[in-house]
Amino acid sequence: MITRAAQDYVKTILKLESDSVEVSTSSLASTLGVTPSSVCGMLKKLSKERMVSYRQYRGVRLTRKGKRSALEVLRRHRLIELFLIEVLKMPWESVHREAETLEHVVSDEVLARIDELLAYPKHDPHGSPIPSPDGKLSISKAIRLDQLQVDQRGIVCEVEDDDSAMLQHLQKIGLVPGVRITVNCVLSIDGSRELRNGKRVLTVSEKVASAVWVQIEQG
Amino acid sequence: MITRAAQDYVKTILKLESDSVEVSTSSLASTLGVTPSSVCGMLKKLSKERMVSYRQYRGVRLTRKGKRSALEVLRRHRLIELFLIEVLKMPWESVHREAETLEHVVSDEVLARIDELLAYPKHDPHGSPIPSPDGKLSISKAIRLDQLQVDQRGIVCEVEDDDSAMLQHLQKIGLVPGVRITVNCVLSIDGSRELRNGKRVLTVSEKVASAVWVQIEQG
DNA sequence: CTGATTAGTTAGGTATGCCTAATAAAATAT
DNA sequence: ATATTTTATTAGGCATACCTAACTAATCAG
Repeated sequence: MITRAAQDYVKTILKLESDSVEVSTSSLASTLGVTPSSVCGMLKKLSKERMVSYRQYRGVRLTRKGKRSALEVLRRHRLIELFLIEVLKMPWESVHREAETLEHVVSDEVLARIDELLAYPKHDPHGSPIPSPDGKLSISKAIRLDQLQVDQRGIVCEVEDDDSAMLQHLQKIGLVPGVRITVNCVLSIDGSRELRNGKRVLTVSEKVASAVWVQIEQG
Repeated sequence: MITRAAQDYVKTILKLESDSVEVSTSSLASTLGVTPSSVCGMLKKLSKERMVSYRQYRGVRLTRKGKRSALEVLRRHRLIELFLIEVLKMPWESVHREAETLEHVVSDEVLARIDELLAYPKHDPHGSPIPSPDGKLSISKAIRLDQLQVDQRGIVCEVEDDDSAMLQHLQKIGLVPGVRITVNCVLSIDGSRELRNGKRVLTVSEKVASAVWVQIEQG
């Protein structure tokens, strides 16, 4: 059986793989909050178990087996997040941390019951797609809000779930999945944006904009 | 912070303390499924942290601090069991094992939500009292079914929760909390009992009878 | 009351997964 | 092309919590 720590590693590798092809030791280290030497040791172990293909000094990528494991953890994470909000009425911004723990310990049976209770949902509360039980993940064609051009319109479909303070802020300013926004202008000084949501106008920093994903709408 | 293994130890000591005054190394070992030497090592650690008072070759008992910890774990265990049955509709006999894991990882906040969702219950699905948040446990004056005399009447109030096969059997024969039964007779050959529940008559072995607790009814 | 049996303890070892410090490889700048 | 900086790896440790094997204390039988 794959250990808890190993699950965290493959999950993180999956997440980082989207950005660059091979994932570096140091990026893993900083994301996981451990030292590079710890990562190095774990990568060897994962490599021996054929979860990753690892070239020294070059970084890692997941094997098919590793990806399956990672997607399973991701599925658990997102289902549990949704469950915590929908059933236990926990606040939006705090469920990520809870799910980080529970994803490793909830049994398959409990997870199946949660899935059933939530009527087999396709998206978690932050708008991220939930991988299917057989490890399929619908990839959205969304772009990050900081890449939306002036006068373009989009619907917020997903927000980064791993920064509780950010989530709290996003909820406060109303930038949550389902909201339709248009870019009024981009300030060249600091990269911040003025957005329009119906009659409401709000300004967000570049950092905030890059934590939000939108689907472009024509019009 | 008290570790997961330590929580299991204090919980088990609490459970065994009811039967004998001081708990022996070997009884702990067999209940926990580890070797006596492992227990010995852990008892030293627990003793250093003032969770138990430990006299070598004599056994342990919980200190007030240890008892508080144990009751907290017990509270978590029983609340989670009830939650799994009531909300997730899991089968009666399988929730114990799930709860054994979850009791150590669910956060205080999640537990509070569960408590709220269940409307602050006083008893778990096996009829055992749930300790209050401040560590008070209502002790029932129940006796074990194998100590109920012929023609005495009792109401099943609690069943042992740690043997899944036993639970399955009890449910099948209808010996669950709330049921009223009378002892028809005791067979001296094997200690088995014939019980009456309304018009229905059933026979249970001594072993089964000793897993069931009843409250005596006059009449 | 002593010898055998049972129960409890110590010593030494395993695996996981993290750490720091030292070293080596790769990338970058001059 | 080489020196410097950055990144990655090895070596050696630590804590938890378990194990087996060897030994010792307590108890029981005669």
